[in-house]
Amino acid sequence: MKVSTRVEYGLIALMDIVIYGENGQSVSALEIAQRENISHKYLEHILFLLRQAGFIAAQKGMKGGYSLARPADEIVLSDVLNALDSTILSGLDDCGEDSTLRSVIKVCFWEKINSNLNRYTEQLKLSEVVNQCRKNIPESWDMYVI
Amino acid sequence: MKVSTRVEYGLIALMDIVIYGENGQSVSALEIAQRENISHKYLEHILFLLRQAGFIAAQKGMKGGYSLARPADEIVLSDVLNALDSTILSGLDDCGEDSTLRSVIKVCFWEKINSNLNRYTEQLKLSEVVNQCRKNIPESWDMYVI
DNA sequence: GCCTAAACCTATTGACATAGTAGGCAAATA
DNA sequence: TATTTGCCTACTATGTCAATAGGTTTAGGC
Repeated sequence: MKVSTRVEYGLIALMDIVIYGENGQSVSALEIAQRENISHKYLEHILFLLRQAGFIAAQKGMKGGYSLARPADEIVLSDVLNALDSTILSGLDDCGEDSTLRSVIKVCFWEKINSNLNRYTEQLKLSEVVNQCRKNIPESWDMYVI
Repeated sequence: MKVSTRVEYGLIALMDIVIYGENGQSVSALEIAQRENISHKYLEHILFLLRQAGFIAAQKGMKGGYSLARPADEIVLSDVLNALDSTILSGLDDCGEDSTLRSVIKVCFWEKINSNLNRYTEQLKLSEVVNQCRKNIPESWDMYVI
């Protein structure tokens, strides 16, 4: 599945905030950008989307930055992906519900793939992705995480 | 998952050829285009891709058209999708195998989704999709299929 | 109250892919 | 030989992506 950098960076940013903002301190866009090698200005747009969608809260001014708006185990992956790219989890365009080959294939093939993708991301929480990632590469993070 | 019309039309065309060319007769591009409501000229490009990839054979001239180059149960869906869009089943761009968050998420999240998608399409044959579709909407096809 | 660091917002841009359209050439058949 | 069909090349309009740029607002530190 093709994934845009907007979606990819968005998830990275969110997870960066979870990891480096664990004790309630906010994480600035510049900090994330430098740590994850993402264009600072581009990241700002992405963080804007994530804030609009209600995943993160922002604090302006000095010592400001971003923090999770709600616990990581209440953030569902499908919501995150949809917020960053409204088409990523939605299936084919609506073509009516006739009996054309097009409609039939839509129901029998494309929607199967799509519902599978949805079922997986709908039950997956941000916290689980973070934990899964921690398990796989723990040693490199221990020195940052307090 | 977002799917381009190129991929969608390609699968439609292939299945149309399976269904309406069952007894060895070839199916013309114009025929498919009219039946499935696809731009004839655009469809030609797509059929060109399918022929290049070895799924269909073409017959020029009067009474010409397209037919399957090999049996439908030897055509694997992942190959078809890849032929129509090389990015659809391939994961994220290669970003090196360091220990950045980016790499870790790639391994722990994106590649999971992708391998799942690949596993499904790699075992799925064109004939199975056709049969599945026949089962779901049989009455509308019976009058065409000989 | 000023300086600075940060988020916020708007506009613009270059590159690329998509979804076609157009027109002619080549081949095979009737 | 005329017609039908596929083959091939070129072109275009539209939209999205991935930034970049620059200014405005807000909040904290001094």
